[in-house]
Amino acid sequence: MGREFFVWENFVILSEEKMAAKEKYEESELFRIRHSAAHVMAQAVLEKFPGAKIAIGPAIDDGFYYDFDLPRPLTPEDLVEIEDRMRQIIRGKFPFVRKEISAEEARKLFRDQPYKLELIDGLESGGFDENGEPLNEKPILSTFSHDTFTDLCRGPHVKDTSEIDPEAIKLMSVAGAYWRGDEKRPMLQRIYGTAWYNKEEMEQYLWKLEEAKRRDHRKIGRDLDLFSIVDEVGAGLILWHPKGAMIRKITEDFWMSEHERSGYQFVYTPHIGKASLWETSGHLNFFKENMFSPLDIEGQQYYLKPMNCPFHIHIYKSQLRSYRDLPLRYAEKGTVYRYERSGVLHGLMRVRGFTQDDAHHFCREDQMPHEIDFVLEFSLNILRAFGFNDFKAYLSTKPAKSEGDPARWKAAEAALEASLKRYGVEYELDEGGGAFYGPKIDLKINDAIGREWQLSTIQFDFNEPECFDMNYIGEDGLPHRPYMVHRALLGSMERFFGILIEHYAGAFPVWLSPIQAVVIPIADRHLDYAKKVVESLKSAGLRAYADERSERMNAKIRDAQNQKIPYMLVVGDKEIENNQVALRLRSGENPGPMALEAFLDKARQEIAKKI
RNA sequence: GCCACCGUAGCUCAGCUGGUAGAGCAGACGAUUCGUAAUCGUCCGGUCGAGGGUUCGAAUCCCUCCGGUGGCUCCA
Repeated sequence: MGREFFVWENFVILSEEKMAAKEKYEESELFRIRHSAAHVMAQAVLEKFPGAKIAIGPAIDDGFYYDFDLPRPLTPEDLVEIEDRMRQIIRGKFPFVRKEISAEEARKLFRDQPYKLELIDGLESGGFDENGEPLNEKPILSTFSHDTFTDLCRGPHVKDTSEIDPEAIKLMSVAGAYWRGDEKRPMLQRIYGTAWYNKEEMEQYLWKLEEAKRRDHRKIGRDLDLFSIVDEVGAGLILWHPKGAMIRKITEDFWMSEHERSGYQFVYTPHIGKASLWETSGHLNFFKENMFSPLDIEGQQYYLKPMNCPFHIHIYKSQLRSYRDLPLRYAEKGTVYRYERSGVLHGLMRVRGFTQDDAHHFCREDQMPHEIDFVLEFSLNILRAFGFNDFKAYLSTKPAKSEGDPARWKAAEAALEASLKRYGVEYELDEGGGAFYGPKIDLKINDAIGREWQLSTIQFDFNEPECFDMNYIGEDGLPHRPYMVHRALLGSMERFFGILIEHYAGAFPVWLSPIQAVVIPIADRHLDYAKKVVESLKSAGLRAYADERSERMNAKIRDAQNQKIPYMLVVGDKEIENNQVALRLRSGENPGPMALEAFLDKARQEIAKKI
């Protein structure tokens, strides 16, 4: 067994091979099976609701969905019924028949299907595909038919429904989805389903989903008493319990010492600032929807800070800066508040108040490439210390609408890309995906059920230095605009903690474990010795306690096990006699009796190695 | 914010079509002193998310709000 590290299957840097694999999925039989299952589902739904309007139904990772406009909300019973009917249809061995048609024919065929008509318009004008994405060339329209159902579709599909295993499909859930993802358009009902080559594969998938639930940070957070979110305090606001706070403290201590030794200077800034500050910074322009309403203080408006940068900029501006002063690196664990719409809140991952491990670099143009190298290497090292090696990197470049000198954009993008290459980080290019004020690198990882979360971000800002008219005096005696880089490595303490919990399923490495060792006396007469052992552990710097309850040893082990405490030290008559402890690990391994000193050596080593 | 579902003791959950609540775990107390994943017993614990309505009577039905879950949208 070993330790409970989780190996992420889809948790890799997107390399070219992976991209190729992704393209291959769309040509795979599994893709055709899923896409075809979506059609079969649409048929079953249309039979049940003859007036239903159908939208689109693609294959997706792990399954498929289809969007419908229905006369009433779907119930779980409906899903069972639809699923049963799907099996019947599949057993009918209906062939899928492709037919090319003209736009005119298509309009006639789908005259009662307004969503299809809209798609036809988009396709015909050569403008947009089914997702509303622009098309390069005018496509040939085609339909696919099986049994009684015909859909506007480019395919590909299975030859006939016998290629779908009726025992390897399952309807998973129904959810609302805006037509074309636009919240101004109608809300449709989306049915999600999953489909596999065979029953075994599907069951394996379902088992994985169950497993993912078991490592959900919200559940573990409660079970291990790490944090809570309570109604009366407010949605999206986190209470860190002592054990969670201990992990945070260890994380922050490590973070602080790494920053200190790498040339950062720490700053502290307030939680609120005057409206005029946020006007100057531009936040009231482009970030207002995410800011809490202002506080009125003696007739002046103050806002809770959604970001730390304006404060750091003011520290920069507190005196005249020389080119010799640069680079400056200001770091702060800055607590910010952002209004997030209620529907998007999610445990620790998406909250309304959080602490960013923020920093701002100010440098000269000639220092910029090195500064990026430095920050990228620094982030990778920090992330590795927490056991993260696999993530996706994204490089986002200049969008159509942007501010700042194009030459600066070019230089910054080049610096970012060069650093990624230098450090061997494979990345995906998100052309035009940068913010209006600068290009950036994002590092993202997946949570327990494959949702992607942003961790680190390194982004240039060409806007704020202008807004605040930042300067330094160059060798030429003239003022120059410094380059400014925002960066957060862990992202926010809250989200990072959530990701940590899921990554380790609560079995944190020893150096992070809030309780590292529990001493378990077998009977009450071993209590004194147990307490003595705890004292030794504590003076050696371990976080330890004795389980003094009048419970049986088995119960104490079980509880320690469930609390994922790394070391259990059982002490009974034999241990007392030999001045030993009997070590048991949460993995179930049982190294057995050893001298206390021997255990301390082992523990010290593992803590130093951060495993 | 939108769609759907959900909200009963600290936790997990039962309580059918309306007749004012129950289990296990946790907790307290007592007994037990035991060698690698749950010792036994007793007790405590809920104005059924909040407010309003229908009804002789609401945890059960209706409305509003709050919160959660899964999606959508958003994510500087």
